[in-house]
Amino acid sequence: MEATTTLRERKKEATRQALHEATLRLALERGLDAVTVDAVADEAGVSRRTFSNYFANKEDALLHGDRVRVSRLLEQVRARPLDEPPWRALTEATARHYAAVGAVDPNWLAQVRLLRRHPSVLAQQAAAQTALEQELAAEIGARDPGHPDEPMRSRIMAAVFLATMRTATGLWVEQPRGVSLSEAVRAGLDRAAERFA
Amino acid sequence: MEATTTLRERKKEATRQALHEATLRLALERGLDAVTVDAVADEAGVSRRTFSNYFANKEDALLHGDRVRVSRLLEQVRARPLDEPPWRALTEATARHYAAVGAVDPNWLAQVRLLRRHPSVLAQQAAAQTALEQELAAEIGARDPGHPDEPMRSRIMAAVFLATMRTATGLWVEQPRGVSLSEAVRAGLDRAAERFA
DNA sequence: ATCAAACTTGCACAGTGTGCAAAGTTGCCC
DNA sequence: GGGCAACTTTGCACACTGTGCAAGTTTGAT
Repeated sequence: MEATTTLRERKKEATRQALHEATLRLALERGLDAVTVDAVADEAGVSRRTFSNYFANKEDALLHGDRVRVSRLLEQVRARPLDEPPWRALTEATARHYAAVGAVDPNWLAQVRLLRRHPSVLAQQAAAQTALEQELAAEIGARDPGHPDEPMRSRIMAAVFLATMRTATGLWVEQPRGVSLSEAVRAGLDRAAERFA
Repeated sequence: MEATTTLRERKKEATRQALHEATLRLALERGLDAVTVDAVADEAGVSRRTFSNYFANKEDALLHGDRVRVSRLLEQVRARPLDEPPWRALTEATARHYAAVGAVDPNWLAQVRLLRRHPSVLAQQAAAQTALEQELAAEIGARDPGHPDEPMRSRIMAAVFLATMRTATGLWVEQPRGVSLSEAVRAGLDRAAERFA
């Protein structure tokens, strides 16, 4: 668990995190539209130019946390055995992911609620998902060797999986009923696996 | 079919269309990044300020055609009887939509190919889909009255439908095999309706 | 013909993203 | 340690963007 990180790398990560948090803090405080890149850079103690060295724009900085979480989930999927059927690999990886993450971080909840209102963030988030979709499809395809209609099946399965995660999470965030997020997502995935026709 | 359109409305539509086409033309010719809003406005014979009266940005202008098509598809869905099971309503509406549209417009094909490369367009497109998802979910819910776990089911079905449309269209655009687009989409939808687990 | 409503335009202005070069840090080998 | 290459931060300049505002033009209705 203790990778050899040089001082340089640690500093970079700290700056990236500081910028991310500064963006989130200011956005929650005054609304994303009223936040300038200048203000974020100030808050994080770096120059505007440095902000641009780390993130393409405010939305990108805001979604940094999301990206980290998503890459963890993807690792969980990659860790599943290659002979496991793909849908099972996805649901198992998801369960393990939530188990590893533990309770919901209130910062994250605030972030997601903010997101759902804001078209520009939503757009960026959706674009990120499309990229992820490619990688997931590759993992699925690897667990479905010689299936008659690849790559259609794996691409659709990846899309369905992500759409369901997004939907179930979204509903839970709006209305967290008795169940935990993890259970809500699991229920959504089971729903999605059923036959529609 | 002959709505009373005033001169004003017709002129506005013409301007909007001209801006859309100018954007597409220039983007194909020199790449979207190298296209400025100024250039588009010039090409369409209006001022930069007027461009902004119609579209929020280049991507928005580029996707105008998409929006029109999507709203037609949505109309087809709305036209399906309320007692039809939701998934069937979606697939039927899709079939009718493609029948009504007819052969694939080469302009559109060029546009889609351009899109798939470009993150910023992709982002905008994905955001538009999210909005559409809400409306589709409403139509689905209306055809599923009193289902035990609404709104989860309708939201997921809408998401799955859209994800499948996007995936199937994407694959077909990259590699149009013997089949027509309409058939490719139909095949994708059938795939998505199956049980994964 | 008249006039209000709707549309277009130019201008000003704050904000953004990026190339470039100078200044500052860090890692590493002797 | 000293020295040097690799990397990072910063400031500056610059083209581009999106929007409020007010003045000008066109359209629709009477």
